[in-house]
Amino acid sequence: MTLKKAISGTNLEQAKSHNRRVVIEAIRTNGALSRAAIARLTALSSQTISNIVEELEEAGLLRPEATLKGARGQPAVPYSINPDGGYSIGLQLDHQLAVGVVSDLSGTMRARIERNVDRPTPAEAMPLLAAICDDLIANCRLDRKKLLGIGMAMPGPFGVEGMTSVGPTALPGWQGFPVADELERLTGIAVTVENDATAAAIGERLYGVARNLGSFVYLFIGTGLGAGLFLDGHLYKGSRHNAGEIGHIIVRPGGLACGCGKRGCLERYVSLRAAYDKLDLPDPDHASPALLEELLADGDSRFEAWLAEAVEPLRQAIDILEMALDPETVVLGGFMPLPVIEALAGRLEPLHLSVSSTSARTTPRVLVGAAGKDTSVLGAAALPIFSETNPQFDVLQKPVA
Amino acid sequence: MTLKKAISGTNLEQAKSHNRRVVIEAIRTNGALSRAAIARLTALSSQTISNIVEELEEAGLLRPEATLKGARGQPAVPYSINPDGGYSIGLQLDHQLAVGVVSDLSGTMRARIERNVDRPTPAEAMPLLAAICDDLIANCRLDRKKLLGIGMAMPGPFGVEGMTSVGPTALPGWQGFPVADELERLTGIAVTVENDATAAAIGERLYGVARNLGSFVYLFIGTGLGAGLFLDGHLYKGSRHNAGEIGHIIVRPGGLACGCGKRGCLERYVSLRAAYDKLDLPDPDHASPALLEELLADGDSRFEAWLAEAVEPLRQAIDILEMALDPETVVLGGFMPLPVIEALAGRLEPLHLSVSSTSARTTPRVLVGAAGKDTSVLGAAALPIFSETNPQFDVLQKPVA
DNA sequence: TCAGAAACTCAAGTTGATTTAATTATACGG
DNA sequence: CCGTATAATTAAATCAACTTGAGTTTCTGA
Repeated sequence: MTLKKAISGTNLEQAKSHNRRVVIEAIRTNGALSRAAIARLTALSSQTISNIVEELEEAGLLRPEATLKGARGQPAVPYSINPDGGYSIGLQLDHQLAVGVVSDLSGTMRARIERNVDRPTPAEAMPLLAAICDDLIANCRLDRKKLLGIGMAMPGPFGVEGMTSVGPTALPGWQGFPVADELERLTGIAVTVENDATAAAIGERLYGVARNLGSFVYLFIGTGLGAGLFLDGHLYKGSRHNAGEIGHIIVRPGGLACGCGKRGCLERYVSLRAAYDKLDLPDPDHASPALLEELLADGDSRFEAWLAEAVEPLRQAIDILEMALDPETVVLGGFMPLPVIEALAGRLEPLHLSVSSTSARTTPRVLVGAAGKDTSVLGAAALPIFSETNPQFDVLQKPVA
Repeated sequence: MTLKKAISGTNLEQAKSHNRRVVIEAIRTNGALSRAAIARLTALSSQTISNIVEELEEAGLLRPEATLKGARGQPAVPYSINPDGGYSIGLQLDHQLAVGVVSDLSGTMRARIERNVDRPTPAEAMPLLAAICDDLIANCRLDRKKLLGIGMAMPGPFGVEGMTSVGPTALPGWQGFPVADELERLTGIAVTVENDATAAAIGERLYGVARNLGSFVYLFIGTGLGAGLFLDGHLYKGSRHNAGEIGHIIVRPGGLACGCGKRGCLERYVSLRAAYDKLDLPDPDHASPALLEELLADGDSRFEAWLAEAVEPLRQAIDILEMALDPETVVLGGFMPLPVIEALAGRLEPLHLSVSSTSARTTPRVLVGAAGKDTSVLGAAALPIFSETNPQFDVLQKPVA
C-alpha cells in the first residue's frame, strides 16, 4: 500500500524563510518601513526584525532611507526594497506580439523589446524568445548573477485536448509543448510559465490597484478571455494549473458557436476576437487592438453595437465570479485598449445583485487595472521575484525527500 | 497614516502547533500509522514525531493499536485517532428540519435528534436549537470537558441585503442576526457557523469521497443550491464569507424569474424548490424531499420532465466551476434524495468540454457524495474538530496584538 | 542461532525567536 | 538651555522545538 503524501511538518529553518518573506511583503505593500514598524505589523519582536533586516540589507534586497525625524524618540530608519537588488526578465507571447522586458526588484521596467509575430508555433516562437532574452541582457549589461530568472506569460489553457490549440483565440501547435524546459535549455536561465491572466494578476497585486487586497479576480480581456485568481493571499492555480480559464464558460446557452465546440462561450462576446468578428473585419486574424481604440474614439456604430452586446455577458461573468468566489473586487484589464475597457466598465452599472452588493464595502466592485498594457509582462517578470518574496505557506513545509 | 495589516511572522510556538495538526491530519487521511511512517510522510525527524505522539496520546487524541508484526525489524506501533478523545455537536437548520448530532473525534455519529420546523425565524429557531443541544448532552451523558464545541450549518448567503432573507429558498428574518453569538450565549459553548455547502464539503473531506483530495467543489443541492470550495488543501470562504453562493448565478439569461430579482438563476432549475415548482405542488413551502424520491421511483412524467430540464443547467454549472477553479473533482450532494442525485448524475454525460476533460485524470469529473443526507450536519459537527486538526497555515502566523 | 533490519529512545547539539536590559537620539516643557 | 519623556535600536542571555547520532529493542530470515 502506498501512502498518500501528507502535508509536511515545519521547523525553524522553514519558519525563518517565512519570516524573511513576510518582512519583504510588508515593505512591498506599505512602502518604506522602519524596523520597529515592521515588528508591530508582523507581530515579531524588534530584535528578530533587526536581525532579518540586517541579513536582507547584506544580501542587497533592502536599503535604508533617510531617517525620519519629527516625532519623539530616536528617529526611525525606514528601509525600502533595493531596486538594484536583482533583475528578472518578463516575456509575453500572444497572437501578434512577443514582448520582453527587464524589471528590477521594485518592478520598474528597465528595458523593453517588442517583436511582431503571426500566431506563432513553438518552432517559430522559441528562437525568437531566446533572442529577445539575449538582446535584453546585452542592452542592459545585466549581471547574470543578479538575474533572478525568466517569467513568461502566454494564453492558456494548458494541456487540454481540443482546447489548448484549437479555435481562433488559441495559439496553434502548443498542445503538450514543454515551454519552460525548452526556453531554459536555450537561455540557460530558470524559466517560470503562467497564463497571461495569472501573470497580470500578479502584476496588479505587486504594483497596481490590487496591492493591498487579499482576494481578487483579474479579468484579462485579450484575444480570448481568462481570469487570474488571487484568493486569501495566494495565487490559486487549480489542480491542473488551469484555474480561471473562464473564456469558455457558457453564458448564452445555444448562443454563438465557439471553436471549442460549445455554444455561447463568454469569449465569443467579450474579447478582442469577439469585437473583430462583430465588426466583420476582412482579416480578423491580423486585426489590431489599436483599431478598436480608433473606432471607439470615432463613435463607430458597429463598434458601439459590439459594446452594447458585450456588456451583459461581461456583467454576467462578473456576477458568476462574485457569487462563486466572493472576492474583494474584480479588476479589468488585458490587451483590450484601456479606453475600451473603461467604456465597458462605464456601462456595467447597474451590476447584478450578488454577495458583493453590500453597503459596507470600501473597494468598488469593479476596478480598472492600473498598470496598463504591460501589466502581464511585468507580472511575468515578477514571477521569479514573486516566488522569492511572496509568503508561500508551502515553504513552511519541509520538502519531503 | 494607518498601515495595512501584513501577514504576520511565525515562531517556534506556531510551528509546533502546525506540526501537531500535520500529524493528526496524516493519521486521519491514511488511517493508523506508526511513528516511523508519520516521520517519513511529514519529513519530520522520528524523534520529533515521538515527542508529538506522546503528547497527543497524553491528551487523549491518539491511541496505540496492536503492534504490527510480519516485517523485519522491531514491530511498529500504529497510532489512530482516539474516538473518545473528544466530542462535538453538529446542528443543521433548514426550512423544515432542524437536526442535531453528537460526533466523536473519528466522525462517528453518537446521537441524532430531529425536529420539524416551518421556515423558522431566529426567534423561533434559537430556543429550539439550544434545547436540542441540551438534549444531546443529557442523552449521551457528555462530559462537558470533552465537548469541543458546536458547529452549525444553515443556508447562506450571509449578510447580503436583498438576498439573505428574500425569496422562497431563503430563511426569513435572519438578515444581520448574530447566530453564533446568540447560540453561544444560550448554551455556554463555543459556536462556529458555516453555510450548509461548506459544512458538507468539510464532512466529505474528512469522512467521505474527498478524503484525499486537495482541491474539490461540493455542490449542495438543497432547498436552494450552494457550493463548498476546498482549494489547495484549504477551505475557501471568500472575503465576506460568501464564496460558493452559486445558486444565484445566471445560467439562463432572461429565464425564470428568481426571488433575488434576477432571471435565470441556477437554483430556479436545480434545487428542491425548482422541482417542487415544476411539479406545480399546491403547497411548495411544505413539500418534502421524500416526495421526489417516490416520484422518481414511480417514473412520474412531470418529475422526469424536471429532471430533463435540470440536467443542462447543472451541466453548465459544473462546466463553470471546472473552468473557473480547475478542481480535481465536483462532488454532488445535499438534501436532494440520493437516488435523485444519482439520476441527475447519470444523465450528465456527455459533460461539456472543459479543463477537466483530460485523459490523464484518475478521479471521475463528477462524484456523488458518500456520506448521505447527514453529510452537512456531520461536517458541521466537524467544524470545531476541523479547526483543531486541519493544518491551517493561518495558525502559523502569530496573532497580531 | 545470529546477522540484518527497522522502530524506537536517549542525550546532547543547533537554530532562530524572545526576553530583558541597556543605549541612543529626538521632542517637548519649563 | 536643560532635564525628562518617548521611541528606536542594540546586546547579551534565555528558551523552545527540531535534529543528530549513538545506542537499544525486537523482530525476520537464512
